[in-house]
Amino acid sequence: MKKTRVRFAPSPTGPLHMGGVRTALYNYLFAKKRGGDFILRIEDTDSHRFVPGAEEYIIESLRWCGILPDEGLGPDGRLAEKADERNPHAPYRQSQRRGIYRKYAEQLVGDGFAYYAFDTAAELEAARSQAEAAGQTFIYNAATRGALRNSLTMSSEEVTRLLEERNDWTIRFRMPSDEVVVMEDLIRGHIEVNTSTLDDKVLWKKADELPTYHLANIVDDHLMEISHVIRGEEWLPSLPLHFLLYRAFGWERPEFAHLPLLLKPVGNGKLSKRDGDKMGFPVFPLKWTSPEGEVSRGYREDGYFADAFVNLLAMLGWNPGTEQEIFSMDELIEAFSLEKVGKSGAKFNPEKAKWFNKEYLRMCSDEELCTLFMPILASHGVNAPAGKVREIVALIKERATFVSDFWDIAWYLFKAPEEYVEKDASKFWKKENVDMARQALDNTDSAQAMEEYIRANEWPMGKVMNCIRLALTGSSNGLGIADIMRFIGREEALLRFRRAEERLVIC
RNA sequence: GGUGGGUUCGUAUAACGGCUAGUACUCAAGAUUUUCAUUCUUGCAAUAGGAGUUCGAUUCUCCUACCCACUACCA
Repeated sequence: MKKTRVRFAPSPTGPLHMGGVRTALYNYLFAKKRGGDFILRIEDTDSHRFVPGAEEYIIESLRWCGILPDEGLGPDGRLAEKADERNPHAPYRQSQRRGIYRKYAEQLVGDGFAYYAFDTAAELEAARSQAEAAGQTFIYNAATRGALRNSLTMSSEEVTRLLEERNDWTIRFRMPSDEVVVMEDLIRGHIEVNTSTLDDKVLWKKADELPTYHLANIVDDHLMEISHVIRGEEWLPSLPLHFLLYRAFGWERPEFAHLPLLLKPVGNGKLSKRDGDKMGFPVFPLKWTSPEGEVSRGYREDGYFADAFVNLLAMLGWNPGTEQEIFSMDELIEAFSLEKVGKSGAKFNPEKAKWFNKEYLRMCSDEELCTLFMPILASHGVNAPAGKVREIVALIKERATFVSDFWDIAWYLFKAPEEYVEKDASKFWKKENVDMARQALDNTDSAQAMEEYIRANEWPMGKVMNCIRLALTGSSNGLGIADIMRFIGREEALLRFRRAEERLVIC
């Protein structure tokens, strides 16, 4: 059996969208499950849309997610440019492969599957608007190509002359006039399309000396011995063209699988950058600063664990058929199959995304969380011993979704409150409460003893404790008093209580 | 407009012709707790509509509706 080889082939036109990461992930899982290779290729045949930094961003995103290419990256972590044992098909950037495509395009012309076209952009535009005026749609195919300027309608002398003189001609695929293309998709099953609805796509442009996506894609997939093409649903409409291209070349074609789209959380349409801005969640794996200086947030910078991000992405459009939701990468590889990928678009749910991170945070050891929390503490000017931080982390991790929540949850363990929540103060800072709290605090030497003391006096536990909590934390929310006092110490607790007495007005 | 794809609780999904349509997130209520959070329990909530095939349809077929994608010398 042929070795499984899949590729992720993004365009460096901007930051990689989370939908793109999911496509890469499914490719990776599929390959790993079958002991195959996952290849990274950059499709940059449109120089006009090239965005500086986008390629590096794509590579860094995959690295962060742990979706590591078996092929395509050199030892320096950049896209491989020279062929070696690991990267036999280098270079993996199509702009650097430009020399190889023209002969394949010419081959199709020679075999009668393609032709030279000399129509200018203006001429095509005119034809389009003319058709539109007549209430029709202009399609460059068998129905119209006979009346247009191409090598099928012109003498060979004329063609040869124009090929020499002009530098804006193209090579177009000669779409069969009326044929039903029968296709199989691993996810969608049987699909049929009549070629009369399709157009003669441009395969190669003289102006850039470059192929378009369709040609470059098929040629490279063939040369790189790709066995399965797993890509987004937006490519489904060009599947017939690709089938026909493989046939014209006489090449064995790979299997195809078209993934459902990622949709916006509310309303209709596919997930876009705007939705993230509007609803307050990232749509990109990493923070991105565009060349114009516009900043987009990323899952990494928002505090998501890479494992959690991968996990939540995996569950968007795929499920294992069991009730398990938390998967490590290895478990995903083990469980993954294309048969279990759904057909319909998946609306992204930011709430569920947070839930995943919460679960992963709980699975982290106190040691790991301590390591992550230490620099945050330092940024607040706190220098606490690791042992103590580890204990604190153990206490608060159940209350957090992100490590970045830790400070907001437990800051009062490190410094005294500067102000008090007014609503809580008016509720609990009452004379009788304060009197009881002062006595409890002064007449005992530990939190436990204090609790017993309050109980022994039959005082209202809630009122007294919240009064103390207000003094210690500035509000009536937070950790248990015993825990707080254990970390800040009795002396500090007394100090904070005195300060509260000075600052707060009895209600 | 044309072509293709899609449609199970609000969301993600399960049920490869056969239990009372299951689970998770969200939300609500209750229990626990010195507060908050956690935890636990309970609850709300779906097969787009209509025909057909069948003993039996969420599942198969057809029609309608709605949604999405594509419709460039972009990918």
